[in-house]
Amino acid sequence: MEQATRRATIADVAKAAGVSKAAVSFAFNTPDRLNSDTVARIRKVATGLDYRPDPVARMLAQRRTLTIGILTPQALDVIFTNPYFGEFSSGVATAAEAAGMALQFISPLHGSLARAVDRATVDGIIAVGLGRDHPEIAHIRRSSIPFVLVDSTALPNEPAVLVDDEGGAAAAATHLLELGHRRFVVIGIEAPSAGLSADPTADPDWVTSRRLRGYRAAASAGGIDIPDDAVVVGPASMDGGTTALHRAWAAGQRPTAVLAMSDAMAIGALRAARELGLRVPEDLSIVGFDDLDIANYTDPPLTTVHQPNRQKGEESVRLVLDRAHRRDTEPEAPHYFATHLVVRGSTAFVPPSRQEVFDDRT
Amino acid sequence: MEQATRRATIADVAKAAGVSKAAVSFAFNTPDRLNSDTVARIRKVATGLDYRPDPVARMLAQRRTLTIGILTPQALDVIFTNPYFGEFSSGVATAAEAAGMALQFISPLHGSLARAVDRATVDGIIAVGLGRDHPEIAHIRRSSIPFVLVDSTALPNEPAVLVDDEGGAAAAATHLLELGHRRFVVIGIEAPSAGLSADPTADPDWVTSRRLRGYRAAASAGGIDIPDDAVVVGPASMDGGTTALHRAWAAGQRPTAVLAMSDAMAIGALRAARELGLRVPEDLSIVGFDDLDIANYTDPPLTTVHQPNRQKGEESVRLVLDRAHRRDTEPEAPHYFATHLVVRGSTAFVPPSRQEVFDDRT
DNA sequence: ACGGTCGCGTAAACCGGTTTGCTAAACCGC
DNA sequence: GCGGTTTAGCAAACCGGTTTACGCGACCGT
Repeated sequence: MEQATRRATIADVAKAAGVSKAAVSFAFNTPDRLNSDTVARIRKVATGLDYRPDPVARMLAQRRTLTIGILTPQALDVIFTNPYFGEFSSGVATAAEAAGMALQFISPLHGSLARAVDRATVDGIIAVGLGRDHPEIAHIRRSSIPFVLVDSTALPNEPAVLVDDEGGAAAAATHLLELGHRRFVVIGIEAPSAGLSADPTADPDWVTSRRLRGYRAAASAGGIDIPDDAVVVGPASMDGGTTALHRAWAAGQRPTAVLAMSDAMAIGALRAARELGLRVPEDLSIVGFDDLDIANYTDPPLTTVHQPNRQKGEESVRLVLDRAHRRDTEPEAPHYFATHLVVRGSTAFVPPSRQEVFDDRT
Repeated sequence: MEQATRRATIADVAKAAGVSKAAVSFAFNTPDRLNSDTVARIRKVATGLDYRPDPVARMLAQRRTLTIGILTPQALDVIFTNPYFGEFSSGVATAAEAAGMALQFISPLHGSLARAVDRATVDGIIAVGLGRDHPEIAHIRRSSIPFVLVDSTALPNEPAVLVDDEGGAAAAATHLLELGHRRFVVIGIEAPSAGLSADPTADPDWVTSRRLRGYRAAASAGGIDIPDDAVVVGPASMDGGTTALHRAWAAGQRPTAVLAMSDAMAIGALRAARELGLRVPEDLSIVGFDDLDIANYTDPPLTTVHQPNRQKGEESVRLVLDRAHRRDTEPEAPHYFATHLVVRGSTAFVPPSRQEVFDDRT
């Protein structure tokens, strides 16, 4: 009696029931292979011993984990408080649960994403926001696990889930132009790896680059230029948005409208506007991106670009499982989702008092 | 060449390097046991073969997974969009990463939490919001995995992380009483398992019961009664808060102040108030619970009860790892955190127009 | 020259399941 | 009564690592 109540193993059950290990295994996994009386007997003994098959041993033998991983280059503590990520993960969870798959999060371990990937016991990986220029990208792709990329095309041969960032951004800018706005500030999302000093649009595949292209395309179609110093970036959080708008204001920017690349940052900008004594939308229009649940609950409710956050998550699961089953490595075309503008209360006609002088030319 | 580029195993590396499997294992795990030249040679061969030890096999042999699980009775899709949970998980992630532990989420699989627990490959479980009356509680506790309970004492022998719910709730109610409020509506969190019809305070250990006790204690200390029909419950979401306040209003409740048991629901109540034409705080005061990051960003900023969400997560990790290392099953005293009221802009003196008649009596 | 210690590596057991032949008995039709 | 097919269950290999126990030659002191 020296060993403290060790958990019962399959061998214990087999011995107690007077059968072989194989029989016990069959009793649970392929009961048809056994006489139904025997199955019943084995099961009874098993529950009597409170036997529960060790999931790790099962994983090893079956060479599958029934788990999918969500990979992000950012640390989990920032990820979990990012509502965009929450809604995306919510979609992943829905589809994963339906497929009987567990969920694991993969994020840099002691600074190394590759190390985390090597440790991960998953059948497939959904990588979100993985920059094309991530330093460990080569190491990561070498792992033989099926990948799906979300919001990026960093691994050209893997399936990707994308949205029409440029189109959505263009719609947002067009909307503001139609309301008479001419002076914009853009609040972008800083690249995860790079410091504040680095150019956030260095990688043309990065979301900030894509959306900025959309804003500028629409603006220049309206004869307006969005200069580089009207673009500020920060982390994709409410605080990041507040700080960014304050910084732009302090640098002398006096926009009539703000184009924020995430709703979280737009909410932060809402606060900054309040702090600057500007009413939204009377003095300043703000439009976000993502159409989070919370965009409906701000005051005023947020005008924003809708993208199907949960649906992207569900589709990712579908793709990664599909990839895991039929292992043909032939590249697939990216899966695109449409975006569209949702007009709520945070945008309005440009205030007459702040109309541009050159607005009357032509 | 029939087998498609199978991943290299330890045996492959051993053969290629002309050593035994044990040597390869040592080269990575206990290099001191080998001649350093040999280590270097083995490592070179290994990287040449792009060898990466199979984490599952390693888990089996070492009998530990280097993973901790976060267990919730709710489905993950609702959990991931719950900001309270996000902040808590954020704390868990911080401490887990520091300890080199991965994170896995455990939630009901095809309706069964016990099944999910059995499948989970974790060294310890942090269970949050597990009701004392959960139908599978007996099955769950039988698993030999170390547990830590958060916001509940459903398993009396396991360590628990708690906050002073009653005290915080009392502080909120007292604050409102001091502002002259006499008519309240309480917005509570419905029990996860039970339907809408069930009594949300049936379990005295459930968070709604604890906080309600606090509200009522403070109220009755001020000579005020909070009747049962002034208590409405719903899911702990913004939408749940909106719906709940509308329902109370439709039932004839005309409060001057709302006590919401979560900030998410308070934000929803903020919206409901707007829809009812009530200004906050001029016409209606609202106080939340949790002090989420976002409570600073609402308009008006939310008066709420602070609890250390992230810190609770970090402490949980510490406890569960501690429990896993020294396996003495002796019960520990619960770890309590204090709560305190944070007064911001959503509460004010009761509007004179809506003052109670009996407010003048003595 | 000899027993003892040290340094380096190996063989084999082990972790706890699944799965692949294979055998022995029962059943079948004729 | 006999070949052929099922049925029921077993033994052993296997999944891919870790770890224990031991072998062996070199070195050491005497």
